[in-house]
Amino acid sequence: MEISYTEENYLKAIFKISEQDGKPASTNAISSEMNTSAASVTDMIKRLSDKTLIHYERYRGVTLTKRGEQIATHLIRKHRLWEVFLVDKLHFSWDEVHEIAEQLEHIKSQRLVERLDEYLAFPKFDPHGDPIPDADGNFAIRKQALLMDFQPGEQGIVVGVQDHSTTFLQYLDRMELVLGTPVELLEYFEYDESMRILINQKREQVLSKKVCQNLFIQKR
Amino acid sequence: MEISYTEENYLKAIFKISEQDGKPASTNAISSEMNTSAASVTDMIKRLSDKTLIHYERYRGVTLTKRGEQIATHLIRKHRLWEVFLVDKLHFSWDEVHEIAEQLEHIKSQRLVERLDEYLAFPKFDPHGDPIPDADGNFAIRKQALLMDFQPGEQGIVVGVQDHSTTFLQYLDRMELVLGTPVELLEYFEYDESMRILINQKREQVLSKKVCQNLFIQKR
DNA sequence: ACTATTTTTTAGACTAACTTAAAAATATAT
DNA sequence: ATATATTTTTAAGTTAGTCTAAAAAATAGT
Repeated sequence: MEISYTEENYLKAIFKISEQDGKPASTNAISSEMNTSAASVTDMIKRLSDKTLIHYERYRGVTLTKRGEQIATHLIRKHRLWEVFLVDKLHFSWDEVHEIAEQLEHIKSQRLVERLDEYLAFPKFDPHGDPIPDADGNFAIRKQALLMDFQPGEQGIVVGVQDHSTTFLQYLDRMELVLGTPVELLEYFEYDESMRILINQKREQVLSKKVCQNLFIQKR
Repeated sequence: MEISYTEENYLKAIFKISEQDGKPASTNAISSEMNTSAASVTDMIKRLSDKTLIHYERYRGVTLTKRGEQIATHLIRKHRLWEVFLVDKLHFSWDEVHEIAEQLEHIKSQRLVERLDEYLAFPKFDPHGDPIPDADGNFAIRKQALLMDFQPGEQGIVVGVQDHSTTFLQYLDRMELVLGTPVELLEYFEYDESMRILINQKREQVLSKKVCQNLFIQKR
């Protein structure tokens, strides 16, 4: 049974929404994620349901079947592996790779994914710190906390971002807050909820609330 | 102006036919190359013509405009660069890469192509010996002749194939007639138009007419 | 030059994916 | 509990790309 490019994107959207919200994806949530009308979503839901890729009860939201979830995680796997390729091998920066990987994730070839994975030395995380699922769809879990939730004195290293926007990634580049950078929380300012941190054991920097809410740190 | 995946494939087909036949591509030739009906081709011709990607006069055949040709050669460039990547970096064999490259050639990103080209050290030929056009669409020309047209005593090295079928490529692998292999024509048999050749200065082998017609050799 | 064959185009219809507008079902609020 | 608001679905229509069957144009044979 053939699955189209478009159907793949819907499955990915449904996976993302379910993961975020922890409940079935609503028609509106999907239409917003896909930038299409709610009517188009209802239409597509029928097709995906006919192909037993989703569970669907009208007015009740959508969840993925085993097969639908397998397709979605495989897309995520390919997307993130290609991102690693683009950054590690072709020297793109982490804020440039999403759109290209969005296309590359649809390339169909089991062997290609396996070889690429091997070529990249079986990476477990992509350039933004997001886990790369294995061929069975299992994600590595990393203990990580938002910088926001740290207490003064606690240390850790930058392992990921919550916000994947280009502007945020470029901001982090300027601040030299790339993945793997050691940080220590020095001081919390109640006034504007900003934080003063020590970057790389040498530079001090004050970060806004918004930044602290979007930066994942692994405690050590 | 957006050009679809399908439109790109039509442009590539038209380029290929014009190149082979040296004259405008007929509706039937295109429908045969694309595995679609002649009616579908007529339809698509109108669309491509509206987008000024082809010159079209009804019942007269189709030629590419400058812009159409530029798109076609750029697709070929991407296709062949990806083939080099798959063979050189991911260790695919030359008979496995066509289908995957057929998908990869549609990935849209100027920067990606440039970086890939650089990463592969600016190759001028793909794994089948076909020339890779540069960013302006210029193909390197290599003096090559079919083994068929050699005289006994003449020597050269294998530089390409006319027939790109999996079976032929696998046959060549078995015979150790890969790109770069030195060969010498020892004897021509008029009876069945077969040829006895010396491979790699050590092994003798008789090749059928069909093989000799499909193997490009650079004389030396 | 006229008939026969081949090639190309037109006509009409299908599917996937999309839209807007209206109707129906569900959820919320007083 | 009923009115209001929100969400979802249905209805009807569009576009790209495809098809088959029939018509029209071009080519070829005697």
